[in-house]
Amino acid sequence: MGQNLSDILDGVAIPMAYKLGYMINSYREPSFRAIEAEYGLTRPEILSLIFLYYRDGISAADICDFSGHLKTNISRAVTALEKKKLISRQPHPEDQRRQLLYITKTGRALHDRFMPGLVLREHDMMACLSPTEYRQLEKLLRKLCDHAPQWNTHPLATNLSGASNVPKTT
Amino acid sequence: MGQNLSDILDGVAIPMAYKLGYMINSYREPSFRAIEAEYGLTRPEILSLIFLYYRDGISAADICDFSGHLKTNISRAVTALEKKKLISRQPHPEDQRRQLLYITKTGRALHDRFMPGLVLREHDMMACLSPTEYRQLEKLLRKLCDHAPQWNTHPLATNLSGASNVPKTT
DNA sequence: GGCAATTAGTACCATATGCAACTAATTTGC
DNA sequence: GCAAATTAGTTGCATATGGTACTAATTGCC
Repeated sequence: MGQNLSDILDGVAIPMAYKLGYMINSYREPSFRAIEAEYGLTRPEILSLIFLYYRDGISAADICDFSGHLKTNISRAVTALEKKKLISRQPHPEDQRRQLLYITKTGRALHDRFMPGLVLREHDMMACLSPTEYRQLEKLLRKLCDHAPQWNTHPLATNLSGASNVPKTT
Repeated sequence: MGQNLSDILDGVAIPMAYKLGYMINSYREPSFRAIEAEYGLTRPEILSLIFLYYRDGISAADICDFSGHLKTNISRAVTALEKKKLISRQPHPEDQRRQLLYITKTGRALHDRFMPGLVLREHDMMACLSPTEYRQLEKLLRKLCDHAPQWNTHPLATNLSGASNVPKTT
């Protein structure tokens, strides 16, 4: 490679976004691609499974909010997960539009197979931080996440027209 | 939405990766989609332009390393950018396989149109942090990035086979 | 010096994704 | 109480992307 990574890391006009992106992609892409390949799941499927593991009985729209994926992808993911018997769908008692999603035993078992690898990898990623630094980072990230709704609704500014809203997440 | 976001933020087994992902996606997805729509560029094209703006004369492989995108996508991006007269390609004097990439005036002009929006948005994202917190975060992120090569080459662990390596970045 | 292994870049194919349009149910405003 | 607007979810289409296989040039190794 002709250049030094740290040079680029700092030279760029959006250094924080770039470093954040670099970190999360280094973590996420190889891991998720491996899971996709190993278990035949798509990314929205993996995420839906992760969220349902923690919060049974949420709706597809909730997963959209938590994960930031577009609703069409979550819709397809949910359909596919049901077909694979990894989740089940129940009509919402009060709102006929909505469906409540429940992870099945099979779904939990699958989650338990790929999650340990992700956890281990997160440990590896954080291994270079001291306990104090880890807590600092945790606090900072929480603060940033808490405030995200405040800037995330802004349009992109300058001469870009209003931007669509919700992103894509781990 | 049926649940509280912060609950999920903390409930998940990979809380740091999740928060990192949540942040960067909240930042990146709306902005980049707006740029894609407004200027007819793909994501690898945008990134290639950003890198070349800072470092003229690098190769497609360099962009892969910096951005983490797969080489097939960068290859396509570079071809497309040349066709649009946003960059030019020169054969490397010593290595016939390699091509040196240079951003054109038109390319710089285009970059200057979309980058201010990204910068502004990064400011918005960081606005909730005090100067001290900002410096803390900067330091932590730099440390994490510096150490990324050390864990990023590991396979995914547990029962997942060795994972492909390089990720995707802002 | 020459053959195997690596590296830069490209081409092809299958698929995941983004977007717009749509249905159906619910909420809002008057 | 009803029309308009919003919301949940789905479908179809166009395209961006990931993966594999390939060519060509270079490097490493004996």
